[in-house]
Amino acid sequence: MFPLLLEWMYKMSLFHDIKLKRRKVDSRCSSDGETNLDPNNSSPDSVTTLDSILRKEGLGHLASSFSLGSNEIGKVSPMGHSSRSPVEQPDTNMLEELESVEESPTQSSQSPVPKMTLSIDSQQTQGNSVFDGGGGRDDDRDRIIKNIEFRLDGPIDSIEEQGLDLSTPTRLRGCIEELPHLNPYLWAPSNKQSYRHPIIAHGERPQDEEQNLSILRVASKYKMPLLMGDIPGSGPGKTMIWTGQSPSQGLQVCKSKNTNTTNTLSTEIALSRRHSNSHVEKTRLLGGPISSQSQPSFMYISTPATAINVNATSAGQYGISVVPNNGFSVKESYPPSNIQYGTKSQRIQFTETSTPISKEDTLPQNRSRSCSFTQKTPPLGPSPDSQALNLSVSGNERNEEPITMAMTPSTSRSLGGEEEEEDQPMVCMICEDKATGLHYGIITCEGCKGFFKRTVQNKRVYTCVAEGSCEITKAQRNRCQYCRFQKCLRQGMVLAAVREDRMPGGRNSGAVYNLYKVKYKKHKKGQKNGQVRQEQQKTPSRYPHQEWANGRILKTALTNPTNVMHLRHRLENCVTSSRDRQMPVEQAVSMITQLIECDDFEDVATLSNLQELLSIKYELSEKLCQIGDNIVFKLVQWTKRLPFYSELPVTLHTQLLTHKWHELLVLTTCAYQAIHGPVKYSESSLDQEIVAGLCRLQNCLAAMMGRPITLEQLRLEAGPLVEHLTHLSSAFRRMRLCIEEYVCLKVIIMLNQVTEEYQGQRELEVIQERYLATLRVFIEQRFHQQPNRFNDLLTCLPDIHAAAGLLLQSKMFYVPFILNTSISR
DNA sequence: CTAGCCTTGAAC
DNA sequence: GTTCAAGGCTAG
Repeated sequence: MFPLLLEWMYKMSLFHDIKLKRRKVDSRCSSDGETNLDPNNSSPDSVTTLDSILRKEGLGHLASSFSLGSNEIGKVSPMGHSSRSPVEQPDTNMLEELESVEESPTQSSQSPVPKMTLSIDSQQTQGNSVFDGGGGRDDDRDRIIKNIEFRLDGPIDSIEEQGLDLSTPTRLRGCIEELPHLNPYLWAPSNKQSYRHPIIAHGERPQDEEQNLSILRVASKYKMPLLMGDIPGSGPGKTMIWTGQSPSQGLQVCKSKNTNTTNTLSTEIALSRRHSNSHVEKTRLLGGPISSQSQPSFMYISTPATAINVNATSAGQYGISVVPNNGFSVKESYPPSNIQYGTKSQRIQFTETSTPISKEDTLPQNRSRSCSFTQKTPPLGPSPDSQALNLSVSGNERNEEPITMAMTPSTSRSLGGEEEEEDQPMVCMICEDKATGLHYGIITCEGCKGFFKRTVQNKRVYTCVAEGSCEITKAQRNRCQYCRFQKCLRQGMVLAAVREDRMPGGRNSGAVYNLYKVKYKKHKKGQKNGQVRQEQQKTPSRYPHQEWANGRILKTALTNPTNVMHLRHRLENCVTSSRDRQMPVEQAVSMITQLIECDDFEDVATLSNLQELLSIKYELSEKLCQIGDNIVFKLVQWTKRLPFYSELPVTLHTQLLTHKWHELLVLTTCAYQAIHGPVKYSESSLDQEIVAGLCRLQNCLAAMMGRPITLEQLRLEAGPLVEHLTHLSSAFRRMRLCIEEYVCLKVIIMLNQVTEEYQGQRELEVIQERYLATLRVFIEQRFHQQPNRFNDLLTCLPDIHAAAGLLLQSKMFYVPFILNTSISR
């Protein structure tokens, strides 16, 4: 029906696929230049390597970066970097490494690290092949491993999971959550570097007696304070593993199957897994010695012989892929479906589609393996962008209650700071007992304070005998340590506030809690320091409309444009009502200056290599890939330069970009068109401008595709998109949008909440509110003669949303750039 | 193991 | 010097 559009849509879909693959490849290669599995055991006939996929997709140049080779666990350094120990390069910024490798993908191929083949589609599985785990025993048929779940709280770079069950892994159901998620409540936000380290994971082949194991390796340049999740045999969601480092003991891994048992071993411990047939399976947890703070801590967790690859890119994006073992098959093609970009919570599920495996029961020839990826919680609703990107996004799986919900009325009252309320006793946020002050970041009683301290200091591991949702009250708080500690974490107690050196006295540096530095400044008078974080949590009770309204209103404005007038009114009231937090003009200007400095306006809004792209010397798919790379790369770079980058977990940044990239693109390109566009447009009508845009698009497309396109054809397929974009540019031009307003709008759009449930929602809204106030103060100062300008600007948000939706729908992401080409300087 | 009380010491 | 949030001690 629309052949041109269809062709482009196909290409753009392909572009996505390719792009995701490339991201994965880049991140993998950047980690250590190696992939997984042993080529000695992988026959080219039986596997499809990523190389071949890339070559098939016309990305042969990337294939070279995906080298083949072998790796053996015995030769791997603790970090899993045989060739590049973080100890040798303690200051290496892995993020930047990633980026540099992204720019020159072949770099990693020079690594001396033994390389391996990533095998995706196994057409044939023979016994003892690289995938089959070495065959199995009949009596092991029921040894099904389920729910291997890891929730990683902390600056995790990668995970290593080592298969132990060599014989009959018939099913593996794995869940890796929040891999790059650095929960600021759990990890000192002062450690900014920890936010900036990607996950690096790779499957490897063990050797000798572990010949049939495969490994998912997770290593962290920083210690991993806590792994929380399921250990095979321990039941779902009730087990935590502490990892830590101690100069004398090296890596500690503690695990208990119940509250009465705690094993603390250095370097290696054995876990037991009891199966239905009473067979106890030993699972080893291994950890290498750790001698300095900068060294990575890591652990190996044994699972069946299936490698799970976790990769991350610079902005915390990460992908998960599976190297199928016997019994698994890849139902969906290798990327995009097995790459899921950073979301709050992700689940990867490997579903067996063939019959259970035994030694005699190998997969039939040419049978494709299946690997399906599901989410524990579905997305909140249809998300066009996620669909277009083949992204899977889910809400907060564990769905912790917002901190505010835990605030009892009495707590709020007692912390109000008003004199008449000072006599009110403070209430523990964990058990509602009488609180004695701020402990590890929140108001707690002595009991919960001590409990949290003991748990962290002694790395105690608890298991809930119930469902993991026990009520914690003063009377019942000692009934379930697991749930009590969970609540401590949920409510925001900071692990990092428990001192490793156990030094008494003094106060922790503000850095431990510096996520809340804004509040420290805001409540300098009449507030005790100890009430700082409480104040933040109390705010919704005190200024409920202010705290939540901006985000809510914006979200609604973005998603329900018909209600804008009403929302504008509410937003105005809301902002006006917060005059007690009026921002000085100097501060607003300073914040805007920061934003302008981190916004390479022209670079983001235009394609510097457009002429090159217009030439026909490259494949169309390559061009599209370049455009896509360009968009993502620049937005990621922009995100990382943002002043508040370190205030939010990488996962959230990723999530925001995932949902907002197209709106950011539309805003940027249209604002650029309005600010730097030809003056002649000011005099021409909107229709003339649209026609001019279509003509430009026509010429560019003809050049890119190497054949002519009629204007009518183009109007049919791209007309509405061009109209929307032109309309937006025109509106910006008419109101003489300035760059200061543009940079504010950009962060305001980006910071609009993605999901209702996200745990860091408040942080998001606090920052968003900051920039709303910045924009408002700036406009009041610069455009004081235009009292409606602030609202008028916000009115543009639904238009941006709509245009971005069209852009996504059309998948013609190059259009806004082409419309800007005439003004590229 | 818990939790109330005590000591300590950095931040203010 | 005061505050207050750390860790320590210890009866229960």
